[in-house]
Amino acid sequence: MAVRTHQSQRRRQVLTRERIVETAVELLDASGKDALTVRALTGRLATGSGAIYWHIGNMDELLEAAADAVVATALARPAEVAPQDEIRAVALGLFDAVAEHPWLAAQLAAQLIRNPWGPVTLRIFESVGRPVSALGVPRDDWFTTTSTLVHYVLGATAQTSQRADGFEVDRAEFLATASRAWRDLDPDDYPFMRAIADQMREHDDREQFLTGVNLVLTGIAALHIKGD
Amino acid sequence: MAVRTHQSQRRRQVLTRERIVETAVELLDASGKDALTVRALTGRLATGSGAIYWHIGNMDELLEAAADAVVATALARPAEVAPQDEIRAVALGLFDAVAEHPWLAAQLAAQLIRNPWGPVTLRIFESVGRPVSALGVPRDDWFTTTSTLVHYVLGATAQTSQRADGFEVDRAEFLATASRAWRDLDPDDYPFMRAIADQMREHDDREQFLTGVNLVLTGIAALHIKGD
DNA sequence: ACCTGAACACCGTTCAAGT
DNA sequence: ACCTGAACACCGTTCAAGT
Repeated sequence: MAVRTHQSQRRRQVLTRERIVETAVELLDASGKDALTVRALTGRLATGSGAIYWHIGNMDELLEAAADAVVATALARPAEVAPQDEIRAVALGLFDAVAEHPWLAAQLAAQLIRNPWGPVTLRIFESVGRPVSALGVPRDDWFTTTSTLVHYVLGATAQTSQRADGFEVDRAEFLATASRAWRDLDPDDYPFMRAIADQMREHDDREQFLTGVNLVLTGIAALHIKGD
Repeated sequence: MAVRTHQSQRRRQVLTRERIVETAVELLDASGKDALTVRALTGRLATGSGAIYWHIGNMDELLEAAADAVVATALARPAEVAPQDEIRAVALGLFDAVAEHPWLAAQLAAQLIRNPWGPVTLRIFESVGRPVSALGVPRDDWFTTTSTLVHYVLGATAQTSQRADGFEVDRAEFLATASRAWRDLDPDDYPFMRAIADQMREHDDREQFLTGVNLVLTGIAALHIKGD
């Protein structure tokens, strides 16, 4: 024990891939994507740029690993009760993870686009697909049904990822400003946006997100679950 | 007339914001996002960097304008027949625009995240929301219903934006490879992905996209349209 | 008003050299 | 095997200077 402690004190901390990813997440959480630079990493880790590149291939790979680490944590949960509740829990898990890590939304989108079946996407599909298959949906519809749910969840989390961090006051102000802006749009070009300006002012992102999940679940039940 | 031609020949082409945006779209279409640099623009337009910055604020603004131009074209259509068909047409319009302009997916995502109610998002919401309101959905549900549709469409177009440009052969190969990879996943960690590996090999992106739109439309009908 | 283009302050990444 | 850190080849953006 004493020896172990002594050793780790002497060598301080070994530079590992994990420690780099961890530090990357810290930098991203603290100051956003632009703050994650190789130079910032070498500063925090008291090392040189070559050391970083010894452990990770490049910046994209590091961002991918950071996103995967956060998503894995967000989705690591015991199997839930009813499949529908499990789906809602997974969806909210992602929604809240993106709220806590604002950089995550852009990173999820980037990976979905660049590498549509990379580890992060796979993880999300698996987490949503498992309860979908327990829902009574015919096997042939598992892929399409799960895709629809996942795509909705990712689209929705993207748009609502920048909710005013912290103050509910800011949030209300933001909604009121947007609502007013929609009222002032050209009636010929934007009749619909003007019509929903009031709903914009009063809506709650998280609640609306769940309503959307339920809407998709209703569609799934109506289309695929017999005798419902 | 002759004078006009003469003038435009003499001054060649005036540098305008539109011409810069146009050239930006050309560069993006030809070689992707990394190819759009201020230096590439000055080369093509035979001008200096300061001239670019005289007309546009910065690179982000240029990307936003490029996306808006492409989306505006993709969504500019006469009012369609039945609302459901109109919704499908708008969705496919975006889907195909992203297929034609692969850089657009990432740009739409970036703007959705950075500026959730910017001009592009507004345009898309309006195009989807108008037929939604004609669908018989109660007014109070217009915002939520339209959001669900739009979020699904954006999530789905993002993941399927990188379909092998050109050759269907490549596409089949890509699907087969992914399908095989899923088969080889850890059975404990990824039972669902393994179960749908066959569906992956045989699915068609565009068809699956439309199936998803129909699923959401079914949910809307079941929840909000009385006597259906 | 509109444009030029050198200069500035950054990047990610590489690589000879060290241990 | 693992790390150092100077050097390279890029970026976006600014700004004094021109017309």
